[in-house]
Amino acid sequence: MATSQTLDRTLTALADPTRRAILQRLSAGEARVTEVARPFNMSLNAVSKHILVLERAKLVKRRRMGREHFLSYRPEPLDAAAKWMAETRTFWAGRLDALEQLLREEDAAKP
Amino acid sequence: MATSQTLDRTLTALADPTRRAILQRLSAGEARVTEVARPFNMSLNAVSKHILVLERAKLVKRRRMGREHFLSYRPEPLDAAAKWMAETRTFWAGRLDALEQLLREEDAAKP
DNA sequence: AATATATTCAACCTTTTGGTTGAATGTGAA
DNA sequence: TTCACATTCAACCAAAAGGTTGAATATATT
Repeated sequence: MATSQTLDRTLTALADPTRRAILQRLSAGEARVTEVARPFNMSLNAVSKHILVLERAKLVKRRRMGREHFLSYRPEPLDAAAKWMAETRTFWAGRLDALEQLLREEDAAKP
Repeated sequence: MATSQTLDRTLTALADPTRRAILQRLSAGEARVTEVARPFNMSLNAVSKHILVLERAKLVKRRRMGREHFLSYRPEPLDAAAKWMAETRTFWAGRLDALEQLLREEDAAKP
């Protein structure tokens, strides 16, 4: 039903630069908590909390293997965001074209 | 250049349900501050603050006409969001199809 | 000029957020 | 068993967010 709360969680999770960086890291493939945390200039605990926020938003899934937790990226929650944008037609109008073009340009850049 | 800060402002603005509702209202056309505020169960001042956040994110533009301020919706900041999503390819992959389909369904529903 | 309307500014309060450090838990390695 | 490692839990803190009320400002209306 795309509760407003779901959308809130998704957008709130996305609104933080650290969390966006984490997602970008994970979009390149699974990684453990420590690995994800390494590049950041903050405590492991802080990163762990950010991961929890992403997990609550279902943008990240955790797979426990012994003492290691493997994190992976989950795109599903973006459906709600896309839906909201579609509902706010004028809002979104034209953006889709821009996005399509961006993606096409990216494809064109790679052989 | 799509500063991380720009993206932050956009997504932070979008992360609040009141502000999303305001944008939806404005996507239906210009309105004054008081008009925008009316449906909400909070003080005019609170709504005024939300509008300032949307303005700072450039999602809303203000046109002063005497004592009345007319607000209108501005979609441009979403470019940065779209760009970020395009950059996080795996992240976004598949979502575009879903969005396209949603929009096509909407179009089909209207003669 | 006096009053009403549209809006923001300022001060304040409470809750949430993003970070810290230190201890606890669970698992693997010596 | 003992020690190291991976991760979270708990308590704490400062700053930001979201709301309130009351006063200020600017513009209309009478």
